[in-house]
Amino acid sequence: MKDEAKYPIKAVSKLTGLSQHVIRAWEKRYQAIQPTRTGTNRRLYSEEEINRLRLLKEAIAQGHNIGNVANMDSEDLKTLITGNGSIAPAQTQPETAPDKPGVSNYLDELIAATQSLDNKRIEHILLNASVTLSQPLLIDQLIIPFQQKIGELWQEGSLRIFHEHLASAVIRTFLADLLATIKTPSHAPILIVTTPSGQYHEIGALIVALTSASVGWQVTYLGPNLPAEEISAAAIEKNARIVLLSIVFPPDDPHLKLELERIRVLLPDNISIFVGGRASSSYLETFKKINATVFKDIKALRTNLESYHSV
Amino acid sequence: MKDEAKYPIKAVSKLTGLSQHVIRAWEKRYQAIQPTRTGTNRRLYSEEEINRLRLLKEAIAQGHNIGNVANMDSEDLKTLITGNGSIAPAQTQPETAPDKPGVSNYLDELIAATQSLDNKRIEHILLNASVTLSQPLLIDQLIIPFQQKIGELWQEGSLRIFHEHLASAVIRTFLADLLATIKTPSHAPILIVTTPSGQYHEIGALIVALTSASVGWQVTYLGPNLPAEEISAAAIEKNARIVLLSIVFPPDDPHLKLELERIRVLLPDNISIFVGGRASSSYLETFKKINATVFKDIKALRTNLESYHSV
DNA sequence: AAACTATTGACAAATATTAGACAATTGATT
DNA sequence: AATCAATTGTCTAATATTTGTCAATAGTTT
Repeated sequence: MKDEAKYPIKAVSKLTGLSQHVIRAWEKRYQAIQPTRTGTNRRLYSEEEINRLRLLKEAIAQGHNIGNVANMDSEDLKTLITGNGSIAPAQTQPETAPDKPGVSNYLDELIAATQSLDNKRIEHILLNASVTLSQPLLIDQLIIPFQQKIGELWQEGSLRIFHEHLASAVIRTFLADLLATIKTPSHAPILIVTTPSGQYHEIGALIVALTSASVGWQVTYLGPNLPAEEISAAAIEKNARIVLLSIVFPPDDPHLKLELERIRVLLPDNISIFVGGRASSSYLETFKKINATVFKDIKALRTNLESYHSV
Repeated sequence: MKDEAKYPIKAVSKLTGLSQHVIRAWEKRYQAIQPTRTGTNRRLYSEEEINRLRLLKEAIAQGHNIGNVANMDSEDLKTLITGNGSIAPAQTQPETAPDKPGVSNYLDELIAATQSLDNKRIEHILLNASVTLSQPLLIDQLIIPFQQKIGELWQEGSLRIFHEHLASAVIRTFLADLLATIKTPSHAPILIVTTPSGQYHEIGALIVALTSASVGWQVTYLGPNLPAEEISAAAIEKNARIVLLSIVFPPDDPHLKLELERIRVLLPDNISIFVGGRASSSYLETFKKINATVFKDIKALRTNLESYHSV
């Protein structure tokens, strides 16, 4: 019963953006489509065929050769096209080292527990603190200073690397737990948190994830060290509004710059990129180039995210 | 079934971010991949090969040289870069324990949740499973198979790296939580869990940590990637009886061998070294040299640890 | 008649392929 | 330090294939 409306080649050309020549060539050379003909040999295309031509055009745009794809059935073509691509350069380790006063009572206890390698106690203290303090306070005044303090103590030799590892492991789990307990309305806009390839600093990412979730975003946390293609593919698949990257340490890494640019290219325009962390001036340039929203600290992130809602 | 879509080099270049030159060079020089050819000698790549190229790129970005990694099988490559291997080898016909009914249900749900990037749901399912199943069952029958399944699906192209990252992040936190909830008598002997320098496989380490804790040891989990000096210093400071190392990936790494030997040297004789994971035969030699107790799977670890009590 | 369309053959621009060369690193040896 | 060799990404040149485009010719529609 399909009262199949049929289109002459001129219309098809306009609809698909392919030249008439090309359309004929594909038919002749590869039998990519087989339009019916009028009694007088004029081609008539069905909508299905037009769609198929669109698919083929898209496949070509993605780097395929007509010769190879012209004969695939349309279903396969679709999956071929929707599959996403990827890349991946990367680099190595980072470091942090700003300083900020403001120490709470918990801090000393945390340090002490760290010194005695008492993970249970660290957990316990953090748990206690989390019920005593508001979340912003907890993060700004305890977690971040805790990390900094450990860094300092390590530098001056009173703590060792394994102390830092232990503390980091606990903090990370603690933050991940906090993140998991936050309920977000299912209709909330989606935000993806990760760190670019080569960036292993997970705690920073967790902190921004937590912050985002607490101001009403639906956060998908992907963990650290993800190549550009993976980040953008995930964002697209999740239909995210924002990709939030935590870049915590400043080694002037050319790989990272390329990664960032790559992310921008692979991402649709309607997905914003947020970047946080202490950015070296050279990064700032790249941030600008990829039109990223940069936030200096957690407070800035909060206000940024909140104002973003209105958009 | 296998709907083998093939990609020409241009598409592959776009997808991987590698230049066509490099792709050809890797093929020519190392046979890193072996694309099929069209009748006219054009290269055609399978998704699997594309994935492999992505892995190679990532491995390089992490500091490896092509020459060394180009011939590794993809499975090893993956654990190399993601740092997520499972303890149980995916290898030959595992004497698949009678799958508890319901377990496979959980597994399917977990995969589905992973596919839709639904971290909350993964958490929820794991939590559910953890109250339904005994802990050994949970680990042997669900967590490890889950990881393996993700690996398989990734290899055949139905999952991507970001899926794996997401799942790993959730699993890791979940395991860490389990570990934290285990109460151990304060007089219990102390055991340190970590992975040697260069080994990022945290999940394997967490699994063995959890297992150890559940058979009555007091576990100090130090996180992954710790240099020999740090491991031994921590063990000494904590007065540990055992240092338990998770070594999951097989690339024949000379650096790792040296690290292991150094740990042995730096450690007092009364502290034992336990090693678990997929050990290549070359490692076995080193294990013997440092007098390490090797366990093949979690079950073996349990029995080993239990029998150790009597000593 | 004017505007479209179809067919064919030919061409040129893009793209790929191979082989070889080059330069920048890296590591080891001297 | 200096040097030699291996590694590896990048380039070029010559050749081959693929594919978009066009012109010429002829038939159809309005």
